[in-house]
Amino acid sequence: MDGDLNMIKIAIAEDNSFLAHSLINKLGLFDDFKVKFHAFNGQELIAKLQNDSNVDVVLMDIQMPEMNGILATQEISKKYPHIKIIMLTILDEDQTVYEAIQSGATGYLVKESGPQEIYDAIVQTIKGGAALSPNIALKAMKIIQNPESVNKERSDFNLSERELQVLQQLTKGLNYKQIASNLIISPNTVRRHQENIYKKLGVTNKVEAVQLAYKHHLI
Amino acid sequence: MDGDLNMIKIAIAEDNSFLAHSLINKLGLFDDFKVKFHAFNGQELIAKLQNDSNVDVVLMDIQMPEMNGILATQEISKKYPHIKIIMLTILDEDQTVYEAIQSGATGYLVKESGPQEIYDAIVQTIKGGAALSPNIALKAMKIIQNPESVNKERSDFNLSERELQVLQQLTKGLNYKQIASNLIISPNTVRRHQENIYKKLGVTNKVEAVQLAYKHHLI
DNA sequence: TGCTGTTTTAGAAAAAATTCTATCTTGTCA
DNA sequence: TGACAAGATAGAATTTTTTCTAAAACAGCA
Repeated sequence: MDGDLNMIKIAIAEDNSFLAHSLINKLGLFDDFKVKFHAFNGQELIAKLQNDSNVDVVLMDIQMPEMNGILATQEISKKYPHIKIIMLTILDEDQTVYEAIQSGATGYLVKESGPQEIYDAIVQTIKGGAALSPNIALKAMKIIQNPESVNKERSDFNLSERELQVLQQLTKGLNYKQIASNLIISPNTVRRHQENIYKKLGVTNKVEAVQLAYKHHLI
Repeated sequence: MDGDLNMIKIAIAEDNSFLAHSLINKLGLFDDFKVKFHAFNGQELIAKLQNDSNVDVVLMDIQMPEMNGILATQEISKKYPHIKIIMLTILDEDQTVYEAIQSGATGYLVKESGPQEIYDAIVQTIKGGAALSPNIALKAMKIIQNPESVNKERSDFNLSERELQVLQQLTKGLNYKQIASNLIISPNTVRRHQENIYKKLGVTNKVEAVQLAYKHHLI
């Protein structure tokens, strides 16, 4: 049994076992929390989530071996959008804060946070809010005030002219027959182009392709 | 004399005198605070600061006659950069949050905040941090994730809670099996939800649904 | 001229998406 | 308490998507 259905189910990713245990102890003070499992890095966390994704909140360290917290957050927030991820780290550089937010984190706490702060953060997050430590909140606001302060990536993925045309039509929600008719080529050709686009973008379906297209300003 | 040099000097801008007094009472609970003055609108606040700008923090309402809190913040943060401004308002629309941050506010609290929250916010702000209520923090993060979202119109299409959850997962490019596993419901149910979502949104495929979701800021 | 990359076309199989029709449970509200 | 909406579940038919293998036409370039 998982215990009380109303309990908030938590997973932890933290490579330092001392800090992990200290964190688990802090969480243990609150009887509406249940720590389902703990992983020593992003890779391990994702493996464990594959077995059991019935988790409400992940408390995520950033600096970890194998796979860091940013990459893990990227993957988890994409694969399990229902899981809220709260960063719990000593890192507070602008770039890191920005990347964490971009990767899909719902909150960002510094490690000095006490039990009550962590408790509040988790509860607020579950209730549909977000929790930011004061100095992180300040950085977030500065990023909003001046987005250029953090440099944004850009890549073209070596898409050919024709592939870009097809991609543009894909973003409109057209199917391959409609695109074929629009570009005056055969449906088979459209499908081939789609395949090549998927390969170049590293995706496996339309929605992801369209998403990436917007993200990297390909269209 | 201004009293103890270590006291935090506060000014208040709030047009509703009942709320203003209630706020002053809340602040009175803490003996390291000193409310220097209170103004009924931005204009009056600026006039009073002209006489005496020896203020640490301004607690600023947004909706006020004569000059609203956004404009006042713009002017004050420019003229008196040493003064920290914390918004204290019932408004929590994306656009307003965005404008407040842009105007130079250091914090943003919703009016339900209790005495302790306000105390913490002020202290954290003085210590060089920022304080955001959880739902404001969430909005701030969404603005960072998708700055274009700010000036977008909004409609809700009468989607149910569950349908919004499914839609959110759709935007990640997940297929119905993955969504079923994430939400712990059967794939058939996911397909049914998708059908209803499509009907409500007036679309016929994923890409269009996701596009509309972003356009109308449903997720 | 041979090489390379783009664009084009096809066939086929498997997986997923889309559109139906129907039930059943649960919680809410008048 | 009965009606109503939301949520959950199934089965079935059809279309689309995705992945694969294979190959021809064409352009630019070394």
